[in-house]
Amino acid sequence: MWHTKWCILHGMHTYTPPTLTVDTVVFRLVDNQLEVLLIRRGREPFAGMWALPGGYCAAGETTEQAMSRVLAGKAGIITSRLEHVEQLYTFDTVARDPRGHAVSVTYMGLGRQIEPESSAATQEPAFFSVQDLPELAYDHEAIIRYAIDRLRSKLTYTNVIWALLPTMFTLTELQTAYEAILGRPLDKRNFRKKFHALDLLAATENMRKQGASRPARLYTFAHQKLESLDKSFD
Amino acid sequence: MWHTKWCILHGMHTYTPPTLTVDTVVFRLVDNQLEVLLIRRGREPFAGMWALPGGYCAAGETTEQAMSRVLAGKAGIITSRLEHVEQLYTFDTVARDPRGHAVSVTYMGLGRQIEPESSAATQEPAFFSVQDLPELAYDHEAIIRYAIDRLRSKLTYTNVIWALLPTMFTLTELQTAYEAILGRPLDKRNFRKKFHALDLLAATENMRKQGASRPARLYTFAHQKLESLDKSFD
DNA sequence: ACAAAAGTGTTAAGAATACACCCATGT
DNA sequence: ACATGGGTGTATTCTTAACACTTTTGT
Repeated sequence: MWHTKWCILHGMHTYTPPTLTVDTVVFRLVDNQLEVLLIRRGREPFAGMWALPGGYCAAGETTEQAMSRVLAGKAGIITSRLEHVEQLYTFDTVARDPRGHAVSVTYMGLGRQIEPESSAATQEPAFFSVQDLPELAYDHEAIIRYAIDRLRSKLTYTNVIWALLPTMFTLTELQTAYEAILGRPLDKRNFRKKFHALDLLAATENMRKQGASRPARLYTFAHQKLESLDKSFD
Repeated sequence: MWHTKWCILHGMHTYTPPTLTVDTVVFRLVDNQLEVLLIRRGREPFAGMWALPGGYCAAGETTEQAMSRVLAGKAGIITSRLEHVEQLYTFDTVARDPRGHAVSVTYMGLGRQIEPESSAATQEPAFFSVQDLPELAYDHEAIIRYAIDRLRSKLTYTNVIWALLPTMFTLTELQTAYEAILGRPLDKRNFRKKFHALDLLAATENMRKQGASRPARLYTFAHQKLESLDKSFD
């Protein structure tokens, strides 16, 4: 059944790999909304539609290098500004060019208050609330859903929220960030109790005043890095 | 910095993708040992060393198709005999040929009492206990460790053990399977209590007699498929 | 004084853990 | 009768979930 391909593969010089692409789901958190970075496609297929920033991975280039290059070139985002990047999944998908099949390695990137830097090369990069996505090219909506699932589950067993929040934040901001991503309300007292028990936060001397209400203490993460929690969160 | 590659990528006919390979970690459970399928490499690099069954993914072929083809051809394992297959991770790794870089999509396959069928094409496929692996080619030891981690965590929130056990088994066999994979002893009464509470098993009329001891009731999984548990197991 | 968000404890129910003896069978 | 593995229940601790009022500030 697969004999033909098998023979082809024995002659090394006749080996033709599939097209390999990299697509990246970059999230940020603005106004208690989880937002995803999209670009508008300039060419066929799906010309004019919104899509995840992605492109070809070339020989000699790791998929992470390709991701950085594409993100900078097409979307004006410097990878080193992202607090966290991880691989999601590898999809067998439709090719970027019309001839058939491609393999796409997908990544998720998380940043705080990142903004795309427009340049000649970028393709109208913009952030959209995940609640309100435009119609997307390829299978990119499925990839974004996959990324949201991954992010949600990571919230419960890591301090990954660290990558999305400013370095100082109030406990209410922390809670509303969780609520925005999980998509459900959390009990204020239980939330604070659990977070204090996890011993991840350090209180600062600073307070945030806003409007006519009691000032809120500002906190930071004690260890400015991603870590797994001993006990899962929610 | 990346300008050269960026330009190359704009001319479609000059695009050369990296080598794309697929490597598969096939597990079975024999004599309360988790075993992994390896083949002995016939050619350089790493000639003579043990390795995961893997090979090139060709244009027009999905990674799953490549996995099935390679598993059948090099290791004599028919993918449809595996109860469960899932993608693990995609590694940027050393190439199978000496020139540099390759991208390897890895899969995990689980089967019950599977045996490699040797043929002219197969490369000495054999199962090894994960406790006692030979020295392995490439980064394959790291891939196996990754697969074991994935399998361990899936034990706690799915009925994935179903894919490794015979269709009928005693509760003691079920428990020792968990213990073999998790690598630690479990309390017999608590184990049975939790498993009964999960409502996954159906008692059969059959009993297993062995030696001079009370016969044990045989159970099956009520739904012969992989499912996620409402409450995590351990 | 009031509006607005910050902050704080207790109780009840459920889940996880530790633990030891009797049962059915073959020899 | 004894050796072998099969099978069962309870008490304790810990975790989770539900729930409402006081405090601090600005206007």
